[in-house]
Amino acid sequence: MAAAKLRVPVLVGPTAVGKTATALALAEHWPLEIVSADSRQVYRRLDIGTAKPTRKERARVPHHGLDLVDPGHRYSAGRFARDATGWIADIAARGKLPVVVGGTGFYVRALAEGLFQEPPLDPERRRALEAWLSGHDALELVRWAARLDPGFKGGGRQRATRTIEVALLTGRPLTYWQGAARQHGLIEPWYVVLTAPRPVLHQRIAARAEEMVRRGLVEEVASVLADGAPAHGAGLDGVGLREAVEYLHGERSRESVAGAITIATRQYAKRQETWFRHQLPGPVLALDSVRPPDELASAIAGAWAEARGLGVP
RNA sequence: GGUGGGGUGGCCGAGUGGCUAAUGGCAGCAGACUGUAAAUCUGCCGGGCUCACGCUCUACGUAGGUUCGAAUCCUACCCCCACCA
Repeated sequence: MAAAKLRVPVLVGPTAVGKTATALALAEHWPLEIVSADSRQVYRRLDIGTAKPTRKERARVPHHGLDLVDPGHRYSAGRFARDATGWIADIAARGKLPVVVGGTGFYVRALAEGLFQEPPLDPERRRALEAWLSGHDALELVRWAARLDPGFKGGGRQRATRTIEVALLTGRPLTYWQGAARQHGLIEPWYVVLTAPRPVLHQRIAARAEEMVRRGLVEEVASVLADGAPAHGAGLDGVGLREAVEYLHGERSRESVAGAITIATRQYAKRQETWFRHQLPGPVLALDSVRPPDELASAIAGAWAEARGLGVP
């Protein structure tokens, strides 16, 4: 697929803004399949806590990118880019329209713009190194990272760890690889950003948090923990899930769970908005999701037809 | 009714004469972002003018007082909490 990149609608927006509903409404216009770009919905069994589309919704429109790994196992933006590229090619080959839908801006970027060719990192050594690093405090790691990679742009434990790993396991700094082994995007994204006035979004978030708890979020998390998933490992470290874990560990009251989730989700939604505002290359179609989903879908379908007619690259 | 403790910026909570618009935390706002990204990290955060330095106004329950100077000391009053009645 070297020649012409496939132009693909990419629907993004903060959590709870109504992406799923809009995408489903869009399916009334086009024969489409959804490629979910969501770093938490890749986890099996975390259905309530990640606000996964329901069985019915998934039956109506095929979804890709859900239930890929078990809690505790790592997924990644790079893997998503590879996987999604495959799904998209496959969907297109079947004559349907792939539509990327998701709130994980970094995943979308990895797919649309490419990351860099990551040199092989020996899993064994990496695990050992990580175990060793986890015993040091973040400040120290940041200092090491800066020493090992002059281009280290700062950050906390997570980014410092990554920087140190790459430097030690490959012999070259992370920023070297990032500059020298750049990849290119594999699709031509056509961005649609769903927005909502902050008060509206906050209200939806609060309602959804309550709903999650009512539908059994805590029990869902308890069951995953009971099966041995690490409480602070990949998957359970997300908004909503983390709060449930805290309750199950006796670190917060049951009544405080929904409220804590609401706040954390609000903050997450804000970060997402910042990302979409600054990190997404325009031109972008922005729609206020206060409008009903079918109306949004019509607007998107119309703009898409126009964009194609004009032969936008 | 009595005794003791307390009333601080949106909330919690330090501060006990000047260095205090007032430590911290939370919430909020803004920003960063190349394989853990729902993560990780940064800045701002009483109001007004200012890009900024800065200037200015209003603030530590209320009203007075002491002092060159008070959130901090004194007096009265209001309210809250605990215990005793």
